[in-house]
Amino acid sequence: MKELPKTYDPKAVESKIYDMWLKGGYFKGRIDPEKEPFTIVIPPPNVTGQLHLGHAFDETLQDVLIRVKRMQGYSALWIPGTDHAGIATQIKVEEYLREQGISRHDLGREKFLEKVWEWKNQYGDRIVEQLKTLGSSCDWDRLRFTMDEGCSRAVREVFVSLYEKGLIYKGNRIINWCPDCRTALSDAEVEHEDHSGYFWHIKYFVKDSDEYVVVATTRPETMLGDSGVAVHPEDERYKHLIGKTVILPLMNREIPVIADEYVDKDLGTGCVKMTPCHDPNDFEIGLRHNLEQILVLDEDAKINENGGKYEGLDRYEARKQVVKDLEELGQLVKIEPNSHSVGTCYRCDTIVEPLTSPQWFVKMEPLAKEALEVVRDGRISFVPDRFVKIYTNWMENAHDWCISRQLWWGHQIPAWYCSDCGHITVSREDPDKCEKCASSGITRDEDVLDTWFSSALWPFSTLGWPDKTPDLDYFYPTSVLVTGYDIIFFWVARMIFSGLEHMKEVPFRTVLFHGLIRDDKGRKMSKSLGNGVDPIEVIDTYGADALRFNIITGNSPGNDMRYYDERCEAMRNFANKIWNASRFVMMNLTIDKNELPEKLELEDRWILSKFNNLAKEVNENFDKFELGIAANKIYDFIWDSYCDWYIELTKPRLNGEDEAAKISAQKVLLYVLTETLKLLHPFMPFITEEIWQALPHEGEALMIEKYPEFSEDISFPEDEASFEIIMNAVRAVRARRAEMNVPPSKKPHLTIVTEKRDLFEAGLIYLSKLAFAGKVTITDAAPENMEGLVGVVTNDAKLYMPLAELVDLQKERERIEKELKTAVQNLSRTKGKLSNQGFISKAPESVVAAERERAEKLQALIKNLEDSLKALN
RNA sequence: GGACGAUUAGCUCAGCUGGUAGAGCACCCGCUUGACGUGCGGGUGGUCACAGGUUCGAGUCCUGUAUCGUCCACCA
Repeated sequence: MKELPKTYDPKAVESKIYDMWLKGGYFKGRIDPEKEPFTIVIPPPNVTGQLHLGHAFDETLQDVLIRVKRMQGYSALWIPGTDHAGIATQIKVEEYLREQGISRHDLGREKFLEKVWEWKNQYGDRIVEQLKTLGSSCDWDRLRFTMDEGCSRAVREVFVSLYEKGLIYKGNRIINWCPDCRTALSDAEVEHEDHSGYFWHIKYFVKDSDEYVVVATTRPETMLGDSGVAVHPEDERYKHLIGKTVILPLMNREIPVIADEYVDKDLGTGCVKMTPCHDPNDFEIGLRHNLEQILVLDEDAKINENGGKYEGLDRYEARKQVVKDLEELGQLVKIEPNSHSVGTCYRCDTIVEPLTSPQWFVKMEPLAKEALEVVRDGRISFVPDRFVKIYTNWMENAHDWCISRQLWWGHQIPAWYCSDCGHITVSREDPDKCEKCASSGITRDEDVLDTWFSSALWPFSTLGWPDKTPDLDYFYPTSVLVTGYDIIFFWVARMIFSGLEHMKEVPFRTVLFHGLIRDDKGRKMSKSLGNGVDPIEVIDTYGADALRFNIITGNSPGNDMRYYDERCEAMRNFANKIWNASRFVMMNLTIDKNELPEKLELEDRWILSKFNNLAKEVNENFDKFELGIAANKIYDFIWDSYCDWYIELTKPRLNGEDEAAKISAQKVLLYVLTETLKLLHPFMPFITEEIWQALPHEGEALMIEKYPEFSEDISFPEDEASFEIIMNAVRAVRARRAEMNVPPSKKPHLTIVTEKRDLFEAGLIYLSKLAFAGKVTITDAAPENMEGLVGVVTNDAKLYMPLAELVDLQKERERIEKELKTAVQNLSRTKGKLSNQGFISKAPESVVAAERERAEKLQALIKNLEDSLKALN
């Protein structure tokens, strides 16, 4: 048997194993009519991004799921890919160019896009390589990109077909404008922050009158675009003004007073200025009342030509100036401090301006209907299910989705404007003339689509849609979508209605949501704080398996988690533990076949039965997406049951003279180790594969072995329980010795008084080994001469050792009394329950029986403890 | 203004369908135990935020309160 190093070295293993997997083609998703498909599409990371811990979290969850399903016999497919990430990428490239003093406008659209593609090709592979270091078992031959030929075709098809169905339209409507990115944004791309500011109360005089109304605003500069004043139709204070006009100060424009139910009589003055071009509500009201639309901001958020003398001023300079001028006019009634929420751009954090602009929209209402149904009726389930509420709340209230962006990087909108007849030609193929008037004077829309428009199609565009492909047939709908709750609206919601609309079927059955990874102080990791942790460095230090296990065990679904190096270290230690346990097994191995022996010892049946239960529970946990719980159980089994107990238990046989016993111990050790490696493999793929390859095995790779499940053949519940009795005796003796500071080298004669003589006879050798006993005597009667003996008691036995000279009698008495006291307390509680009629009649039988058994055990323990106490006195 | 989450050992967190609380780290006492000191054995430490309720029984279910956090909202 080859010599293995004493510590596990991930670096020596990971890339070698990964290559082996790749060579074997085990990641490939194959259409197999005999098997059920299990499909995951990766949430595509930004093509120019770098792997961060959030990705590591996401990918690890997916890889665990896909590996389990693969081993469970599904035809597993995990499709990888990257996202062009419109604004984010364009900003990055523009920044890079700016360093060289170049703007994108200097280059022009075509040249600029060349630069972005160059950038993409340079950095596009980096993130893919980083995903591999985690052990991700993606089918790399199917690597996709949201702007590759196929995905682009899908985008084109979707745009055109939605346009044809009237679900995409172009309109001049209120959108969120980011003056820094110089593009429209969807509602989802705007974050709301509370800012402290002011309410400015302004007098608008009624025309030809001294009468005036007072309106309040947080954005006084927008008054330049006011085209009306609204009051409630039933408001007695203003009823007489309805239909009259007021004079807009500064602009001296005559604007109507209109009545609309929207106005709240009790809020403020009950009188609202109407700025249809710069406020969504005013826009709607304006439409109802035919108010003039006056846009006063340009794309840099400077006042435009409609703003009179304020033209050219930045929005905040204009605000100052407007306030100042109103004050001078005496029309500023008061300034009231207040805090209100302002929208900011999710990419650059600039305060966005609501303004009207001709943009493209997706009509949400018809799409939302079924998207709500499938989540409500369980055709798609969310884990954890509390996200259903968040989702439905959003979907019920979603406004039309603004999908056009004034960027260059992305899918250019397939719409052509005719300069002759004004018709818009939207087409699957690039047209050379207007479809209406046949004029060749057509020009293409300059804008591109929201990056999320293409990600919304990801579950089917990656499988070949719009073509009818066998892949699509077999692998769609996908099985599980794993993603962070932070993109539920951006992505999950849009995939759902897109899948339903274009595939007539949900895009996935289950969505597994996870939270964010924060730093050790609970702060979000960010570039500006510089508190980011690089997963590549973590892998370098602790190994990918340790990072994966840390992530999986440190978290419950949907919740955020903090990252601690210490936890990775602990998981690295766990990997090392497995390594050394395996090393032990290999060092003792003289067999070359993995099979169970015919004759099993008690401890063999114990470990096999424990393993069997573990396999059962782990499978159940997987079915419920309780990955962390499953991983913890495997951890405990390996460390406690297998290493700390079972390996120690086999040593007498392995080191003994009985060849048959030696072989049988080896067989069980090997069997349980091998099966446990399978259970653990999805969580720690590298080390488990490496060890498995070094053990006697059939088959090519652990990663394609069958996942263990419960088996009647190795189910020994009674033996398991019996052996726990021996273990309890061992623990009791160890505890006793530890209290007296007896070193392991001191091996006293152990006398065991028990009614279960046969059991203890069978476990005798382990008592001497694990409890550091010399000779062991088993009897059913207490020793006649107790002198010099110290005792320890369990439910099933009293154990004596001649160590009295080491005992502090006083402490000994105190210890027993303390133990006795808790035992008596417990007994009285148990008896209380048992004398409770309600409990006896209403609790399940098994619970009552367990309680009875507990009472019996406690009584036995108390008797034993009392005897010991008596013997001391 | 709504909705959601968190509150459990000194720290960070688990705890599935209700049946007398667990882990890792930290801490204390021992240990050259023939795989592993990245280890072994033993131990200290919790009125499960608070107040009610349902139940034979509540960390777990219900109601309310507090603190922290998150999301949503067309809050002149």
